[in-house]
Amino acid sequence: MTASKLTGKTRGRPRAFEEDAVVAAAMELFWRSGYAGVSVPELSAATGLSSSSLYNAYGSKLSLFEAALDRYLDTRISDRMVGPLQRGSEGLADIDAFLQRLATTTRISPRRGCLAVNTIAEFRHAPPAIAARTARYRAELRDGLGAALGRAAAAGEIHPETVDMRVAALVPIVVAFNLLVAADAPVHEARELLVAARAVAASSALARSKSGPDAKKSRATVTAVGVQR
Amino acid sequence: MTASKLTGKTRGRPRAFEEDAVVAAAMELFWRSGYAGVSVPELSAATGLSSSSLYNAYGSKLSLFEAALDRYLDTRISDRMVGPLQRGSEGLADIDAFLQRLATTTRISPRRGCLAVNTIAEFRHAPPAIAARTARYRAELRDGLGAALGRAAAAGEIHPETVDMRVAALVPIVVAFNLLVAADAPVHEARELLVAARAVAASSALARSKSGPDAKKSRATVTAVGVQR
DNA sequence: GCTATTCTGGAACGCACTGTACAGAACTCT
DNA sequence: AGAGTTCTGTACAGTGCGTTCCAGAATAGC
Repeated sequence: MTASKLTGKTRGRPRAFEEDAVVAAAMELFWRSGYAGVSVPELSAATGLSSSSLYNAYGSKLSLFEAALDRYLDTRISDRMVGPLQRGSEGLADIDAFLQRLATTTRISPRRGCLAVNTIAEFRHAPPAIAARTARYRAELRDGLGAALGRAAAAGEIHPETVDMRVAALVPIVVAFNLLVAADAPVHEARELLVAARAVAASSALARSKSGPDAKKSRATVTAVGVQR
Repeated sequence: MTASKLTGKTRGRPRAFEEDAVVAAAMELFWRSGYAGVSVPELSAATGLSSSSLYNAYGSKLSLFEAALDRYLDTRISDRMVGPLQRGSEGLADIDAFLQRLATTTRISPRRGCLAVNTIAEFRHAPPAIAARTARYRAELRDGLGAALGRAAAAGEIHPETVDMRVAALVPIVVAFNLLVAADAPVHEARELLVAARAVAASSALARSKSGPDAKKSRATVTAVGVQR
């Protein structure tokens, strides 16, 4: 880890590998098998580097994992998944497109799910460097969904006061979906979860002061749950 | 594993421990730290038995884990959590009580979540003996929620044709809730998930042929997601 | 050129893990 | 009582892990 970060010229023997390719290979491995499921010899074989070169460059297996997770968040989450959610011009239609993108992940084999969600599941009590990155994942997801639902509210598709609650409920549902995909759960189970997500995003019965046959009971439950802590 | 299962008298030296207490201790350990997070020496210390006695009685660490998981499913899931769901006499009120029971788990420290859900998360590709038990967990949860929602439909609280879909969506939400609790997620995040669960269970906007401002779009998304596979 | 610095691969280290061999203890049968 | 069987603890085997040591190779500055 003593080498240059980005500067072109440094003293000493130059590296014989492209950092990007190494991190990309590590990302694929960790994505498929988890952090504990990948050994250093496996990383060596996949990157073509000896373990000492890996340790010289990254310091530890965990640091390399952090780099791989960063790369995943940058390329897969920020750019591909939540980017369109942020930069979209519609409301619920953007949510639908997002759910479509999620649904696509059930078709690739092996079912690797989402590296960020896999990490949440694998690390029960994650070290701070890891917890910060899974928190970033949830924050980006929350912001993206919030932006799209905010547009939906502005367009009159949903009630503005329900946006926050919908977002807070949607994030864990997306997490659960990815978890189910990674666990090779039956496809229909994962699909039903997307249906539930759509309902949570768009259902008018979630309107706060809307009257309905169950509006009173629903609010009572919310309050009761809140009392629990 | 050569000893008696339940018969009182056998030949040879009798066991100097109560099997129930050993499995109970193992269950607590696995619940708190996961399967990989508990070593055989730790099991020895907690049970008071030497590793050879443990191996003589259970054959392997995994077999002992299976016994602990069985005990967990019997006592915690079947009896405590889904039992009232099955044997309840009301509809949505039983669902509410179930969600209340779930919410209670956020108050005990350390946050161990649910052993069955932790197992789903820990074993990406579980051995058959484990997968069968996590499948049993989901099946019991599904049946219990189905029974309660069936009563709710019979009482006119929800539309009968929506029961299956609600159940299918609720199971993963409950899984996600337990996962969040075990991961020490912020309490409000877990709580919002219970609110979403309540909405999925009771919301009239999920009625299949109910008209509303978003009914058409919602059905379109369901169809589109279904096309994905 | 020489020196300082850095990267590289192979080998080895220290550690923790699951699982086993063995000898003795404790019991039930005959 | 003796034989047969089963449980118990100690000690250890065998494996795989993450990490480091080390000698040599490849560069930049002087």
